[in-house]
Parts: sequence; structure tokens; C-alpha cells
Amino acid sequence: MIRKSTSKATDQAAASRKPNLREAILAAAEELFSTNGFNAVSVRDIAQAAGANPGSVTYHFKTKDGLLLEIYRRHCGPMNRRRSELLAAARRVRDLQDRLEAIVRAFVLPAFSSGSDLAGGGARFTRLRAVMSAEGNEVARKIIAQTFDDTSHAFIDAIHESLPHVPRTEIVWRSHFLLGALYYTLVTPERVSRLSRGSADGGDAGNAIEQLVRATVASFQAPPLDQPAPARRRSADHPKT
Amino acid sequence: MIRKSTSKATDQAAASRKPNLREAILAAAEELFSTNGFNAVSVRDIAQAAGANPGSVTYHFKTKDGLLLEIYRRHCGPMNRRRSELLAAARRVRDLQDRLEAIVRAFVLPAFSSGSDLAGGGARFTRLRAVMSAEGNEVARKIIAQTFDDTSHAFIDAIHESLPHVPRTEIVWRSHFLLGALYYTLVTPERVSRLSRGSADGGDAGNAIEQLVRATVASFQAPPLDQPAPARRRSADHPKT
DNA sequence: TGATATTTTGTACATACGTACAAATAGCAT
DNA sequence: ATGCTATTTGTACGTATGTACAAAATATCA
Repeated sequence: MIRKSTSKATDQAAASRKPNLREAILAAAEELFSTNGFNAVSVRDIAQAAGANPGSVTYHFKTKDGLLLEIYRRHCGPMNRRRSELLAAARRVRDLQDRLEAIVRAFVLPAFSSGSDLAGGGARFTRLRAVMSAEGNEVARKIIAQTFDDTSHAFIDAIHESLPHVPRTEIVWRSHFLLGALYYTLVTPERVSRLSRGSADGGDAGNAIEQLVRATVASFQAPPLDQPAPARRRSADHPKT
Repeated sequence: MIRKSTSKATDQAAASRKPNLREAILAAAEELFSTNGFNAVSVRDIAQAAGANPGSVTYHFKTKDGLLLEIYRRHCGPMNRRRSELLAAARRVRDLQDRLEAIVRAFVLPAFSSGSDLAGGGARFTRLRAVMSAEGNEVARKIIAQTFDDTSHAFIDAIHESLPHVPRTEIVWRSHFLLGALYYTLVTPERVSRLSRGSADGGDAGNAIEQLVRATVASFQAPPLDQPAPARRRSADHPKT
């Protein structure tokens, strides 16, 4: 059950009455799942928000899990494609520092807006992934593992190339932190205010991206923990305070 | 409903049969909420994991929300206290670079293990906060707002003092990213493997902390976006591809 | 001890859930 | 129009949910 505004749902439903119910259901589910989590949203909630009958959801997607799966199917392809394009372009940047920044941007940008794709749902879909990740959703975990792993490796490789002195392990850690920061930024609504619909970088999403890129590039450039001194010196550095 | 292992729940229940049911319920709820989200876990799940009767949950905490509230009440105090102590110590570090690192460590450490407090639940509680934040849980949002805001401001002030040339806004952004990275690290179980019970920094939690501190310190030290103009050359960089 | 308060159990109720399915409707070729 | 398929509706079923509440068990203390 959802406690939010009762009026918005009907408005939204009225806005796009019946041109394509299937799409409306997908959009509504995406929005509701990404702001409330999977289990907090009922099939009836989704149907109502889409101006549809609960039965329609079963008809189009068979089960609630099937609906979630279809949302992922819809977005993963385009987003990965966009990322690959941007990454390829970034790889061609000569200056190593500039290249690193371009790579990070190539990773971050599609997460905020997947370009020309589905109703500016880039940020919404990323928010969804963040929530599903936090909830440990199995359906999401599986599809992400088999869809994003290749792309992730490509990014890590590219970053590693532009930072050869940093061990791969640490690059993995820092990419992990980047993803966490990205997720949290999109999940916390009062910070990146709305970014609403339309694929544009409207709102202060642009600023959020720049802040994230700047901070992340610096974090990648941090000296590695295990100093690659002559032999592998492994001193226990700082006192634990 | 939860699909996980059926055996573990009963084992755990048998382990601490009846010495303090109330505590057992709290611990079970913490564990289940933090790995599955709030709505995915039923009162019956919690009761079973704690070896208790569903009615006991109602008796001790009145409602499911009440149970969540009590979990927060239990942890917020000690964790904030620990953070304040570590922050105070960090502020006394002379060297600005070292001080920044100490401050970041003071923020991160209690999130992984709140010292001598409740059954090493530091990481577990942080994971819980991460999940509740992702799910937009209202109960959690309220109590966090009125409990953590002061501490957060103190940290931002301290960081600002050791980085006077970085505008406060950017420090806020970067703290935000830190929190996101921290949350995501604790939410993703295959990375920081288990850290299980016991307040010790066992497992590779220690490594995770060091990685996070190193990356975060560097991100704080990144040049701000709005250049105050001194040395740093900042051309209007790359084409947007 | 027995009385009294606290805790735990067992059960029951109303509601909300996911999904199935037959009936009704709309879309569209012929 | 007619027939046929795809979609949408309405409804119903079994189950799981949060919580209430009386009864039983246990602890506390004169």
C-alpha cells in the first residue's frame, strides 16, 4: 500500500488515457518501484496509477516479477549501448587526465539520462536499480549480473589504462564507491530536485553530474594503499585514532 | 515473505533460547530488515527468526513501525556519541592533511562498528539505514532528520575548516557521495564479506574502510568546480561527444 | 507460600495481496 | 457488415499480512 497523494495518480492516468496501456503500466511501475521499493507497491497500486485494471497487468506481464523483468529488459540495452559509445569516444582522448574524466563522464551520464530513450527514464531506471540493489531483489540481481558485467569490466579496463600505477583492485573499489555515490544521489530526492521527465539535463542534474565527476576523478587519482615501492612494503600505516 | 534459508532461522533461535526475547526480536528484525527491506519482512518472519511468538512482537513494540523506531532509538545515541568523540580527537590533529583523513575516518569507522555497543551491530544498522533510505521509509526519514543532522553539520564544519578553499556547497556534495559509497559498500554483501557479529574489524571490513577513506580524502581535496581563479588552469573541457 | 504484575502463547479477524479466468470490449482484416 | 484476435474488465479465490486479545505461563516479592 502507498500512502502518497491520491490525486496525482488519477491525474496521471487521465493525462494519457488509453493510447498504450502497456507502456503506461511500465512507466507507472517504474516510478512507483523506484520510489517505494518492490514489496511496498502492489499490482493494484500500479494499475491505478496507470489508469488500468489490475487484470491488465497480469495479461501483459503475467506476474509482478515479470513486470520488473520487462522494465530491466527495456532499459539495459539502450543504456549499455549509450555507455559503450561514450566510452569509445572517451578512450580516444589523448591527454590521460582528460581521458579519465571523459571515461567517468561516460559512466555517469547515461545513468542520469539515457539520451533519446524511453521517456527520459534514465535517472528513474537508475533509481530503480539502486532500490532493488538495497532490497537485495533476486530478479534484479540476476539480470544485472548478466547484463552489466561486460560493460563494467570495459570501464574498469579503460580506467586502469589511464591510471597504470593504481592496482586494479583499488580501481574496482573506487568504481564501487562511484556507483554507490551515484545511486544515493538519485535515491535522495531533495538533492537532485526532480530532474522530472524529458531526457534533458534540466534541473540541477547537470550540477550533480559535474560534482560527481569532479569528486570521482580525484578519488581515482588518489595514491594506492599498497605503495608499489621497490619490494611490496606493507606497513600498517596510520594509527587507528 | 522471505525465501532465504529455512535452517538458519531456527538455529539462530535455538542459540539464544529465552534469556531476553525482546533483544532477540530486535536483533532478528534488524538483520531481516537490513537485508530484505521493510515491507519484504513480515512480523511472523521476525518472530520465527527470534524464536518467539508473533504476539510477543506486538506486546513489546505495539506495531511494526514501532519496532523499526525502537531499532533506531537503540543505535542513534551510541553511534552519534562515538562519532563525536572521534571527531573531537580528529580536530586536534595538527597537520591539515592528516586531520582531514582523521575526520573522514571518524565519520566512517562508527558506521562499520559502533565500538562496544550492541552486538557489533554497527554495520548492520548502517545497512539498515541504507535500505530504509532507498525505500523512502517515512519513519526512518523522520528519526534520522532529527538525530543525525547536528552530527552531520559538525562533520561538514570540521572538513570545511581543513579545506578552507573549497566552498561549503561542494563539501556537502562530497559528504553526500561519501555516505552513498558507504551505504552501497555495506549493502552489497559479496564485497565486504559478512563482517558478521562481534564488534571487531574482522573480515576485510578493515580494508574496505581504508579504501573508502583513501578515496574520500582525495575526493574532498579535488579542486572546486567554481574556480576561485588562483593557479589552476581550467579550460572549458571536452566536447560532450 | 500465595498474590500480583509481567511476559509469552495461541488464535482469530479483517484486510490486502498476487494471480487466475470468464465475460465484455475494441481493433482490424476481409 | 462478419469473423477473429488482442486487449480490457470484473470478479473471485486462496493465502499472507498486521494487529488485537484472552488465556496460559513465568517472574517478582510480601
